[in-house]
Amino acid sequence: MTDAGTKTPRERYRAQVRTEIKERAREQIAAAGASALSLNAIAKQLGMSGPALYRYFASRDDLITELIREAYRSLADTLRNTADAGADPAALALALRQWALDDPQRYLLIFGTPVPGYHAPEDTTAISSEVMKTLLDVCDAARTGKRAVTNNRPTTSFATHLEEHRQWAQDHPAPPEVLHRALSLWTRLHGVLSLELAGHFAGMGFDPAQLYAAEIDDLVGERPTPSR
Amino acid sequence: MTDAGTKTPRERYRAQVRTEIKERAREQIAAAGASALSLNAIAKQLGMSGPALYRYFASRDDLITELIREAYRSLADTLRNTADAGADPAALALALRQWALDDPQRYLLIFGTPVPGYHAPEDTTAISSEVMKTLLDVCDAARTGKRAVTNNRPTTSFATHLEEHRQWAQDHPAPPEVLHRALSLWTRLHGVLSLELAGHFAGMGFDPAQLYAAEIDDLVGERPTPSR
DNA sequence: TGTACATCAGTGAACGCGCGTTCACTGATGTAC
DNA sequence: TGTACATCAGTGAACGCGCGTTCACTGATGTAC
Repeated sequence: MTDAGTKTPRERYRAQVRTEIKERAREQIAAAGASALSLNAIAKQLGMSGPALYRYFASRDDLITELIREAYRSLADTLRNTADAGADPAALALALRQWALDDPQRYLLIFGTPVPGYHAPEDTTAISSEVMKTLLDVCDAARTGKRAVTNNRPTTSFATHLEEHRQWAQDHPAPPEVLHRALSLWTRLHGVLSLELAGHFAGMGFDPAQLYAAEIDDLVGERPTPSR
Repeated sequence: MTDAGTKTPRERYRAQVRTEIKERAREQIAAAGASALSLNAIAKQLGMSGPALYRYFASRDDLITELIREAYRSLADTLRNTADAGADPAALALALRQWALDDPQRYLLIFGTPVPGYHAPEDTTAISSEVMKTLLDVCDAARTGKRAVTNNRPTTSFATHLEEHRQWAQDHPAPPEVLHRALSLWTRLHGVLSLELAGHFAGMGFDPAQLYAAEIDDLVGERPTPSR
């Protein structure tokens, strides 16, 4: 849409077929996981022969890489937009869960068991640090926005360790306690989410959403039942 | 060893070959993940032909199932033994991490992205609830062992939800707050561990062990620097 | 406006591979009398 | 102790499959003069 006017019909057709291929690929992954992705099967679904896909992607790995890149991109944008809308950590956490449940295999594509031998391209790590920056921003804002008493927890020994290894935070001005908070937010939410998506709560009876909510409450600082 | 005397030589030979097959299978999984497990490749490593394996396992799925079962068994026993030796939740958490790092793919075999279409046999869910029982025991003991003030946190709304859905806890006498604590212990440790094993901290520079330790400290109740 | 040429999407055949699994068979090991 | 039979580990050939990928080619679409 940005510069559709400047594209030739061929370019637009090409872009559309690429999109269709990726859609079918996503469907396959959603149905049977990334390892089940088959170029021939995609081609068959699109009504063309297998080798035709090589006009659009250099290899199967190239296609998977693109899907991973787009998944990361989608996650980073979703969180960024939520944060820019003024979300606190709790709201950000709920947005994360929503994004994950919208397409579990997309979440697992990024955070699931890595495909052995597959190496992520460099630009995904750049997007990954965008995500971290959003977490840091929101955690930092929550700290300065509230009464300092509640959120200024004592400096942990891990926080001092982080002070010396903060290159991943990309010059973020937040103090080390906030770095720790952001990391902890990430790992704790992922802990619940990944076990839920893998079905490990399936036979247990309770509602994973409530466990997730409880984790958020504990992270944000236990608040009493909503006023009223 | 239990009843080696009662076994015929043939039975012992058979058991040994089964063990060797599983060892090679574990090596393959450790090297390239569960999806890369190949019966033919195992047979080649053992110097026998592919079909010979069907004397020992009915199918590839059967072999994988057995490996999953044994991984669960190993985890349950490790945690049980640690707990029986008087471990508190912190020590149990460290034992879990050690077990995971000893063989990352074994951990991922249980807790990683599930193989689509694969359904775990019933007995693994039984072992899984053994693990939960150990967590509950240790969390319960930590509560009664310490000053009640520190550990008797206010009843969360999730704890009341758990009160109504506690069949997974198998009649464990612990109060709902402890159920919540045990679940949270599990999800939080898994959050750090799974991200570490998947390599998501790789480029970040800090030491995952310290993040893990920080999570433990926060879970157990922040304690001051060790006395002395 | 029409002709000559270049671009490029898509085809069909083929390659080489490894997979799980079956089947009929051989030959060694164990058992019964 | 020796002979007849049963058990069963392991083999080699074969089946059928789907995979990723290459290659030479066809035919439609776009471009230049």
